[in-house]
Amino acid sequence: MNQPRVFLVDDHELIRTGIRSELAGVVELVGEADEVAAAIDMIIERSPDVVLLDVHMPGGGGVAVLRAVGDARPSVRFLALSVSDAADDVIAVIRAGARGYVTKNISGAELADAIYRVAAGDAVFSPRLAGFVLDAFSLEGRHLEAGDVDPELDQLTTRERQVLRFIARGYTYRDVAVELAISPKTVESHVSSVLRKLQLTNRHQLSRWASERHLL
Amino acid sequence: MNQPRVFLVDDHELIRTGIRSELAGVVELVGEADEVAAAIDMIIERSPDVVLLDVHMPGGGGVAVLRAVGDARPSVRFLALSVSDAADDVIAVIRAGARGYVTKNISGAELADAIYRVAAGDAVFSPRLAGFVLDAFSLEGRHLEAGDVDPELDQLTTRERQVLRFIARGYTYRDVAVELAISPKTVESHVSSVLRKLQLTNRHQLSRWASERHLL
DNA sequence: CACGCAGTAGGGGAGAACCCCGAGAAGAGC
DNA sequence: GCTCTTCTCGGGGTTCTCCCCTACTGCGTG
Repeated sequence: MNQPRVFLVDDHELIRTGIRSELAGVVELVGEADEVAAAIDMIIERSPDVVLLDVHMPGGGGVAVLRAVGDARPSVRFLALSVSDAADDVIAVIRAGARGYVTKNISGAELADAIYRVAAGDAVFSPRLAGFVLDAFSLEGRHLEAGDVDPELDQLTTRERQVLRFIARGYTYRDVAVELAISPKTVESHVSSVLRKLQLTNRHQLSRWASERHLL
Repeated sequence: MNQPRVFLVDDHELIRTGIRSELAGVVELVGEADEVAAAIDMIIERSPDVVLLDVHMPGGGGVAVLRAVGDARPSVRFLALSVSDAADDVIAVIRAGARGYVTKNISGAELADAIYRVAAGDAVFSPRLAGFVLDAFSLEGRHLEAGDVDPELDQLTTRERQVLRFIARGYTYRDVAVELAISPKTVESHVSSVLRKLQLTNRHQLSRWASERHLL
């Protein structure tokens, strides 16, 4: 294969410089961006093979780029690059469509290898991440807010949503009360509100409602 | 790294021979099995680093091996090997705990590379598979292998199964009684039997049990 | 025929669920 | 300051769940 055409998105100048020099001569760097909006425009314009994408950026982060470009240029593959190995971050970008996720402590050679693999269609994960990404998958994807707006869910207050999750899992009022360190009566109160707002009549319907929305 | 210790499970003699010669000198082959039960025993006994596991085998398939060994030897990593690239197969083994999945048309060198990567903790997928595995993840995989014979479900009488379905949908005893034209007390009676036989304690667990088996 | 099993049904009770009502504290907004 | 929402908590009551127990009927098997 020829050198893959790579686009680099990161808001840290230093990191871009480091990556640029590590990858010099190994891949074809077709552009860089240091913020979300510019990244989206340039990626769509240049259609690189692989986008090296920082996860944490002002203006929506890497997920925003993935969403925007994914529709316009589905052939562009994304390799998420992050200092974080937090499960939520990883899962969020994977769900948004990234084909790989590596942390920034990998070597230049490993990064190059990862880019070639992603360009070839492989999925690439750092060893430490592979485990829980697949675990999360095998357990069944936990939900991710990240954007989608649910008018019904939005009616609920934060506390009500917390209570809802326990109830939908089959916890009794008493269990939830212990879990949240409040009175069972308060739990009851929240559940009543939830049932009323969602126009449901009992906890079984609530369980179904929640599981349809993948809140469990 | 030293050569990883590899165990090979496949019911086709020809394929085992092929793999054996391809991997000779590259990895340390510590054993082989051609059927599920033997595979489970030998893997647990020998604790290899990586198990090369055929997906389609009589006696439960690779998933049965994954399940049985996963509990006893959680450190053993599995690389699923299959002629099939059907989404259901792939997803089933991933959910059962496999750390990788490659099809049998890969080269010996690629297979060796995949084994080393899995041994190191990486997740490995054939290019063609990486896409939809991650797609399934991002959409949220909700596939189940077809339920063949279910010993737990078999314990239940016809009537108990009828009642179970209503209860799992959130019907009250009274509702079910009306539906089946019997007394609520009889419904209660059946539910008690079901809970006892399945060793569950309440209707919520029953709902989960039923939905896992697609009885709704 | 005796026995076990599936299906039917009821009594009684402890605890959970769900409903009505009211009410105080804390914070956000006009 | 006043209001509105959220979160908190209680009393009191009805219904539902789940458990214990007993008991009758019909049906197939040894």
